[in-house]
This record gives sequence, structure tokens and C-alpha cells, in this order.
Amino acid sequence: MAPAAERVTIETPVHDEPENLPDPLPEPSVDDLQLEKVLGALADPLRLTIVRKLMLESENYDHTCGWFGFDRPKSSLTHHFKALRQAGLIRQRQYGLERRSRVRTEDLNQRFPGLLDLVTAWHEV
Amino acid sequence: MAPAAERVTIETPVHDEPENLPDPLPEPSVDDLQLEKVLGALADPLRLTIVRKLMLESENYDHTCGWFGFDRPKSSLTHHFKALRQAGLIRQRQYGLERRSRVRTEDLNQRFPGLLDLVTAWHEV
DNA sequence: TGCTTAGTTCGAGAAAACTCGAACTTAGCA
DNA sequence: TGCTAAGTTCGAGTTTTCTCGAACTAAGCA
Repeated sequence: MAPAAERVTIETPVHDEPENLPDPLPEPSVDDLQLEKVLGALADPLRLTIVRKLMLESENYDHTCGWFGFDRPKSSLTHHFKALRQAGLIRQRQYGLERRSRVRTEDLNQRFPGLLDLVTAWHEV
Repeated sequence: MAPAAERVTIETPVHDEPENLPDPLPEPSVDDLQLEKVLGALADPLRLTIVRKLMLESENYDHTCGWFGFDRPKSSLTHHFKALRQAGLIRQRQYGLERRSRVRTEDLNQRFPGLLDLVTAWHEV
């Protein structure tokens, strides 16, 4: 979390992130997160699995949807990842052909403290 | 079977309820509560309102659906209360013609600690 | 007895979500 | 230059959910 101070110019927003990440795909801002939407996005075993696995196994790397190893058609995965992103649960960035995801942990803990604990506590089917 | 209350001191029994309550309508047992189902049931503004209002304003009484004052057809309310009951969020008992509801606070706190806090923290639309 | 009340079930239409194949896009690479 | 990989969008079929009216049920009561 060390701020990379040198390169930050005045007019660019301050990220304490690694350099030069691609911009996130469109997502709701923290203030626009809606509990109903968030709960609805999590009301699906596959999506619950995605979020949980990202939190428990991702070791600070973002992951492609291939990483999860789901045996589903690609278009289905696109559908579910998009649902998670549009509800504000994950952030997605494009790296060349790959689209990598992470959980918006800080945002979610700020707006809905305790929510992610429920996800991690969820015992897999 | 969990070991019974050997180490409980002089505490009053947890249920200081009035006797002779009518049996609850069919509902999932604590162990059968599923996070996906619970979240799905809460992923609706009206149902979120029901649970929240029951928790914040019900002063230990169970309430009929009329108490909420929703301007919706009765069959719609039946639908949503049933959804909440089948997901395990509320317990319903029949008193004559009236069907009264309460939140299954203990069960939910046991299985999904923190969940109900999210509901109470939800700021109304 | 019949009326009112607080619900229910049933059924149908509308809207939303899930699932998936097919065709497409594009970055990287040999 | 063209192949491959990791995704996307589109569209259709299926399923689920929402919504609500209509008809029904049963308790309480004058």
C-alpha cells in the first residue's frame, strides 16, 4: 500500500496501486452501490463461488475467468462476471485479451461492513 | 445435539415467550438455511423493507401484513411474505384469520452473523 | 344467519434472469 | 501473414420471478 509518490502529477487521481493499471471497466461508484443489487448478485451459487474464491485464493493478483476453472460456456461466464461488476462486487481490468477481476473489498467493507465475511464464511456446496 | 446449557448460570431461559403460540407455518430449519436463498430473498426492496421494519419497529410483537401499510394487492403481499418465510427470514404464525410475522433473529444471527446488521443499516429509498 | 375482514390459492401476462451456441474481436506470436 | 487464445456481443429458448385480478376460505361478530 506504499504510495508511489514520484510519478503522480497534480491532476491525476491518487492511486496507491501499482503503476499503469488499465482503467477499470465501467462500474458503479462506491456511493452508488445498492444493497439490493449487491445481494441479488450474490444470490447465485456460481457468483458466490467467484467472489469467495477471489477473496480466499487470489493472493493479491487479479484473475481471469479461465483461472476459476469453471466448466461452463464462455458466454455464460461473461454474463455472470458482468453481473458481479455491474452490481459493484468486482472490478475488472483489461490486459490485452484477458479481463482480470478482483473483489472491491475496500468499497464493500466501507458501504456494507460484514457482507464479505458472510461470503467467506459460506461453505461450499 | 449440542451439549445442553450446563454452564449457563442463572440466566432466564432464552424464550420468555407467552405460552400457547400457534405453530409456525412450514419453514426451513436453522441448519437448512442457505445463504444464496437468504440473499435472494433480500434482493428486493419491498422484502428488505419488510424485514427492516419488523426489526426496527416491531417492539416484540409479531405483525400482520396489514400493519406495514403497503399499497399493494393482497396477493402480492402473500407472495413476498411467503418468499421471506421459505428463505427462512421470517417466521409466521396464524392467529385466527391473521397471519403474523417476525424476523428469525436468533437463527439468522447464528447462521449468518452480521447479515441482519446490513438490513438495519439499509437506508430507505 | 349473513356480513366483514384478513388473508389464501389459482392463473395468466409481463418482465427478468439463466443458459448456451454461433459468430465476432483483438492481442500476441510464430 | 495467418493461427490461436481469451474473451465479447447477439439472439433464442427456457426458466424464474413479479404483479395482480378473481374467486375462495375461515374467524369473529351483530
